[in-house]
Amino acid sequence: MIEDDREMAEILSDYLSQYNMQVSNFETPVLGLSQLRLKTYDLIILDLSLPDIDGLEVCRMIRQSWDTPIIISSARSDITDKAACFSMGADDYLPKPYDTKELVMRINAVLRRNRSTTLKEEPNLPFLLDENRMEIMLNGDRLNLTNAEYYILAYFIQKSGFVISREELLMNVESIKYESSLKSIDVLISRLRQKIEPDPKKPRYILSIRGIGYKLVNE
Amino acid sequence: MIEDDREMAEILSDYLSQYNMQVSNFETPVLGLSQLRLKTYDLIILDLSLPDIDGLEVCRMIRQSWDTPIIISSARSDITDKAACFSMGADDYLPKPYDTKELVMRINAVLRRNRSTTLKEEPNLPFLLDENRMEIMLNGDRLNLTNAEYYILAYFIQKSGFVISREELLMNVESIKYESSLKSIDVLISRLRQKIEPDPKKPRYILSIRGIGYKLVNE
DNA sequence: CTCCTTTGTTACGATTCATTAACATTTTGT
DNA sequence: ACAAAATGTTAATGAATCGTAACAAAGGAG
Repeated sequence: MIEDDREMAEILSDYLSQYNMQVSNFETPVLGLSQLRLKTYDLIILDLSLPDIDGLEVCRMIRQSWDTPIIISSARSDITDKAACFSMGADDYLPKPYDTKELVMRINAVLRRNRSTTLKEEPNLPFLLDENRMEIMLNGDRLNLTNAEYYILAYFIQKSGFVISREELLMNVESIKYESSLKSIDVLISRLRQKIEPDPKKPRYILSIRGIGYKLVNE
Repeated sequence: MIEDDREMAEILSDYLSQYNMQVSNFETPVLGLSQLRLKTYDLIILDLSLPDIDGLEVCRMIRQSWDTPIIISSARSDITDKAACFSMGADDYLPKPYDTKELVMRINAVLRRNRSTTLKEEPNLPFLLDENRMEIMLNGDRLNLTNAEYYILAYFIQKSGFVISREELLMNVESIKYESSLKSIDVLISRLRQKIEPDPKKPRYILSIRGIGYKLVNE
């Protein structure tokens, strides 16, 4: 983050850390740019209202040497600004004041868009996971999944072969509330099986592991 | 374990030691953190209701430098706490009061998930134990075992060559009730032999040690 | 606001499999 | 060789777990 308002930076850092995002703030573009040479970052949040130098110019300079995604945050709200940001290579634009929640959403959206490794395919697995499109193919056919179903299956694909407990699913699957009962996992699994199993009564892909949870077979 | 209630710590340590888990308790985060620099631990049980400092902050500090799994135990039961724990990098969350048995299960679950070394293979042993998949291979074939059979054989493999008493099995094998009679071990061993022994009448792998229990040969 | 989709909950039947008891077999000590 | 003790095996039982239908609640689109 490049933000000259120290208090603002503090607030945002704390908030983002709740979402497993680690933030380092640099109060001037010069500090930020020199740090970029030392370390690789996933994303840059750039405040436009900087002293000394024009924020847009900073954006251009970053973009010349790195393709780290950039989200520009700005107090000026005129349209030309917005267009200028994109033309300077920014990935998103967020006029101040904004809700921190909004920022998190934008960050996730930008990261998802820029994810380089689009497809995940395991040998011996008939599933193909496309995280950018949030789609899963089974033997070439696109599955029509709900949000929760998608996240569960995506998690299974990434951990295929591993036994996954219900608790682990609750913890790792967005779009399932923590406080949901473990039983609702069973129901979600059941619905998922209806969509992916040739014979849902005799699951081939998602097996139950009694007393623990489930696993996606791969062999 | 980082727990300021000395009596509580004592009880838990004793209980966990029954399961072959060795616990060192530190009554303040400072003590705990400094100890982490000296010794490597398999898992950290962190009590949130600590004096002086916020438990969640301790969690974050640990996570900054180590990736030792953390189970947070807390008397506060509000939901936000739970979510906050996970965002601070905790691996599991256990609201007080909890059953000690429950704690053991959680510990095992967390360790299973974080296990990096998937396969366990001993020289001279025809068994291959895959704890993440909860599978055991015998000479390349996957054994089709029930829960109890799996846990027993897994335990034998890890202690191959050693004589294991029935009591020890009762203590260490999840999915066998502690209050069960020792005789049920015999039945499980019998069924296990049907599945793994070329000639169940003349066991090659699991030998009975009269008056004590069994052992898995390795030579 | 209403309608529709998705997610969560509950309840109950189906299934799994550990446990027990009963009997068979083996081992050990004398 | 014999009795006694320990272990092996089998079948029946029942408690725990799983699957899912039916309903309820929540969320989103129009």
